[in-house]
Amino acid sequence: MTITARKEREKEMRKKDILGAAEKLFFKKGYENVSMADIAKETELARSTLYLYFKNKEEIYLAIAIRGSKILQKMVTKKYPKAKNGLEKIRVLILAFYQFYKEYPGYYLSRFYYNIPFDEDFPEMEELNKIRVESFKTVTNAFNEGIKDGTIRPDIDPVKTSLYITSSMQNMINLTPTIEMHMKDNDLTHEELIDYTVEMMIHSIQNNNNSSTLK
Amino acid sequence: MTITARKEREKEMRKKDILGAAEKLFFKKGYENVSMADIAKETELARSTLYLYFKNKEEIYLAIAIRGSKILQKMVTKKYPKAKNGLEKIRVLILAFYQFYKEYPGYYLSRFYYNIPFDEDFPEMEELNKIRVESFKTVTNAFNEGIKDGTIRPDIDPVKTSLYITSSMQNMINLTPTIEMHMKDNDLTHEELIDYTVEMMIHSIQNNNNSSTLK
Amino acid sequence: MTITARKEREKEMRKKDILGAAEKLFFKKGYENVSMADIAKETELARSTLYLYFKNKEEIYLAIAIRGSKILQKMVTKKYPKAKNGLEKIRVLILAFYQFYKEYPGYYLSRFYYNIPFDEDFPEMEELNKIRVESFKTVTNAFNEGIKDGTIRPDIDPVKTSLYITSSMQNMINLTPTIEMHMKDNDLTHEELIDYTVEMMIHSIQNNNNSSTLK
Amino acid sequence: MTITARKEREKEMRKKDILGAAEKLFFKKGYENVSMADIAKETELARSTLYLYFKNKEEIYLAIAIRGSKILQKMVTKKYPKAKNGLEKIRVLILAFYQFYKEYPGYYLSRFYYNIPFDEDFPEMEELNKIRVESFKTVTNAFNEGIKDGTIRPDIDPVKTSLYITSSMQNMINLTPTIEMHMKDNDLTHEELIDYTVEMMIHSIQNNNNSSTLK
DNA sequence: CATGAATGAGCTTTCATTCAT
DNA sequence: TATGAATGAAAGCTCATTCAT
Repeated sequence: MTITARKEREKEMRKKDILGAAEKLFFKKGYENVSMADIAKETELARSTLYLYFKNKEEIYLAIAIRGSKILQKMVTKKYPKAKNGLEKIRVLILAFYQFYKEYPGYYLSRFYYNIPFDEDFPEMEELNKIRVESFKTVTNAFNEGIKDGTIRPDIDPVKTSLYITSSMQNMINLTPTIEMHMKDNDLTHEELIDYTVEMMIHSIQNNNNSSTLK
Repeated sequence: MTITARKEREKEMRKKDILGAAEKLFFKKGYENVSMADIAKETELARSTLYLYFKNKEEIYLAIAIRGSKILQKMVTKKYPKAKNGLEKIRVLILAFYQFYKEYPGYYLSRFYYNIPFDEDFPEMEELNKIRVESFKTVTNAFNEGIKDGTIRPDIDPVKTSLYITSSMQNMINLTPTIEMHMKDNDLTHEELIDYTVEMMIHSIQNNNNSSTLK
Repeated sequence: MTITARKEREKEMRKKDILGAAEKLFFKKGYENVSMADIAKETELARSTLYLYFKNKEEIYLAIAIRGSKILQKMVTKKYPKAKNGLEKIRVLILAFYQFYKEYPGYYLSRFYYNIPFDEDFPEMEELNKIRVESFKTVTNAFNEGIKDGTIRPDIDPVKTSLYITSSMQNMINLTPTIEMHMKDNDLTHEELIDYTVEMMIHSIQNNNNSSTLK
Repeated sequence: MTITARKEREKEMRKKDILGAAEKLFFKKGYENVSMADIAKETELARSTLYLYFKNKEEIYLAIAIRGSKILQKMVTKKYPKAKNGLEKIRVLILAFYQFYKEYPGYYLSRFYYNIPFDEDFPEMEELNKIRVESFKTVTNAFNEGIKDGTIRPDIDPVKTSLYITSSMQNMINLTPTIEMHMKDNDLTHEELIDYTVEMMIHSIQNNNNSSTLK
């Protein structure tokens, strides 16, 4: 029984190793530019061994995507209860995003979330989408709450703003080469830029005519 | 001399044809999922003929990127003179971006600007970068002007905000699949979302305590 | 000693299980389209366990071939004593073939006897051949007997006819796709066809001028 | 125009070369035991070059099967007119088969016609089947004619006998390893065996009570 | 100028077999 | 005895690129 458990754990470890290696490579070079051979070399396994743990390349990709989504979700739900009002919640959400990026930079330092053309619909795809939909609802709910409690500008559209915030965060983290170039040209660190973006975003949504704030 | 000139022009035409075809395909399917055979079929040329006009696939990619940057630059400089103050200029810039996207959607509706793993440093790369640097300076200058003339919040950082605005626009246009999914789930069109983003961005930079505006 | 014996028996049982599973699969899909993994799954053993009982895939194949030959041989020798003359014996042989096919259809409904590219000469191959040579002698002997006792046409060549009969039976049972197609096109069952073939074969060898028959 | 024609011919030649090589290998080792690399080596072309001439391995297989069927058909129709009655026609058909085997032994010296598991239905498959159906009709027609003109036993079934004859011929030519072994053990050549089979087959179908024959 | 033909390097995936436990 | 883990070799196929004509 214990032996089985240990083996199970070891197997899970190997899976994680492979995902870690694949992640690193996908993030650096993009899905189609990473071969199974590359992943094998990175993990110091044989090409064929990878197939003991994952059915194929797509499954590896999806496992990574799911892993990322789950980690992010966990980070959010952990900090969330401490937020007392809508704006606070949004701030927590943004910071969770930010923290996620800092602890698992790969998920955002790549164009990982882009367009992988999958022929078949994988069952994993559904799971992934469920997680994402749920995460998104959390954001919209926070906006609605903020409007009600007066901490967020009442003239914003919760859904659109959620999209705007989410997209901006994702992309402020996941820079295009062009933006990266400008950043370097102007001696800015990525962190400075992100901090600034968070400020700008908060500024654009908070309610300045809020009587409770003024008082 | 005239003959040479004509030939030159014809050659230039062919190059444009090829770039047009490649552009269309790259935008639709992504760089690595487009083969030279695909481009050849689209142009109705032989695969090998493409190599008379471009050294290799990467060169085609770079030519397209340069072309896009030039078009965008032209659009900006055309509308720019009409803007009377800093904020106006920023608005013009944002709208130029937007118009560019609408007229040449491919440049943004694809992961075009991302992650092409080029081994060697291409000479074209430099040209491309020059154009981009110049474009970026235009934006920062507009911010500086806006701060001086009081149309833009004085507490913003021109460089950082330029990056924020540029990046946000780029990415609001070039959505990740996740964002796209949420958009569909909430019955929003891409255009609605972009319009909203533009509004939000303007709102976050304009100077509300501006006496000239108040009058 | 008893323990060893039991173990031996158990080992023999396992071998049979494996052969049974392999047989079923080989017959259904053909030797090269069956993987060791398939056999393992069918037997509910681990892939590697198969190698405890058989040196490799080829050995499994040969064991099955030998088993089949032995079964056929047993069937023949069982019915054989009842036949009173040469023609009767041939009829018994043909029917034994037929019965074998019906009870162990796989041995013939597959391309089992064909084209396995074995590099090395296996010791099992010899055993297999011995059995087959012996079986064949039985057939030739029956023909010789039939010629002597006047039940079979005296102008036939016993060896050649043995080959003709054996080959025809084998192949009438193991149809080519083409023949199968024609069969379906003409609404014939496989059984009807075999019955007819048996008749035709008997007709082509029996002695019609046989005085003993006439009387 | 002439140049195009020559190129066309050369291309056709190459195709034939490839088919020839593939044929030889398929016949010797069986479809699944021949790799594209094998064919490439045989033709002294690069592996990838094969794909310029055939879409994939299956297409090569089908091309060979069609080629064989067409050659056989041509052989039959060439000799056919000379046959004056039904039995003669059958004899011509059998001999055409025989000649085909001698001139293009590969088509029969292998289990070429057996079970290749194709996933998709190839358009070529239809063509192949049409040819085969037509060929088969020729045989049945000859039997019907023979029954009418009294040269063939009236108590035979034309369709079943056609199948019996066709199958026997195919298989007498395309021996199983077992039969081949017996042949060698008894110092018989393949040709002797075939000759004998033809005789036996003719004997089993001809009408011995035929008055026209008796006269 | 244009092209058809050819190719080498690379891809994902399968599978018989070995080995430490 | 039994097995899970691992792997090397090979398979079918794609594709950017070169070259003779």
